Amino acid sequence: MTVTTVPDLFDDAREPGLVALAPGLAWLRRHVATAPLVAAIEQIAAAAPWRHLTTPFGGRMSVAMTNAGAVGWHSDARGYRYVEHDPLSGRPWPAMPAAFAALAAEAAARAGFPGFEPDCCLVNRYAAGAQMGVHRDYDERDLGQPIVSVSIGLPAVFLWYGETRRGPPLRVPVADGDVVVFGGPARPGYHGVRRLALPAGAAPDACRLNLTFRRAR
DNA sequence: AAGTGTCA
DNA sequence: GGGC
Repeated sequence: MTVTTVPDLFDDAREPGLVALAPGLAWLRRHVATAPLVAAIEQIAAAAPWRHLTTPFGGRMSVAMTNAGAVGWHSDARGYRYVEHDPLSGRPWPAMPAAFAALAAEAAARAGFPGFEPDCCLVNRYAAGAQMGVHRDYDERDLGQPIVSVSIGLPAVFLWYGETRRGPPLRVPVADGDVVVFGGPARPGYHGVRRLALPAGAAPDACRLNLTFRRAR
């Protein structure tokens, strides 16, 4: 018996390459080597620790977050916004590693959005059971700038709803080294991440890391 | 509601 | 349910 978990479109998901999923939405499979990224993320988290943010209506996000760059994304009872200082410490966020900015610019250009200069790298950590509810990235000043999302570690299913949050979404099986870029007509699209499953044989504390690059200001 | 829990 |  075969359990099909993804559409036939994604049967060749292990092969590197670019897939145009929708206008402005690109999936760059196995695009980056992630080991150096993990080391840099550990340095970022040493300066700005992982935290589970609170949503404006009191919910607790299951994804642990931190940031690097001139501004960082933050949420609490006051709402969603970008802040120049880590609310936990009052200090500026760790600088964005030059290699991060270069990677984001290269991936954006590959997807058709040249000249991308992110000022924020939101770092997400998904432990088993963590998920990201359906939302859109709408706190940035210039929605003409794309979003670049880099997957590291455990595989996950990225959900693309598009213009409305009514389903069914496109289910994109993102793996270690995959990059998803959304810009242009896809930039306001609703999206999310399915509850992270722990693969058989994985360590109980295994996780998925995600880098989301934005131009917030 | 970038929340979770429950029911149909 | 909890940070400002």
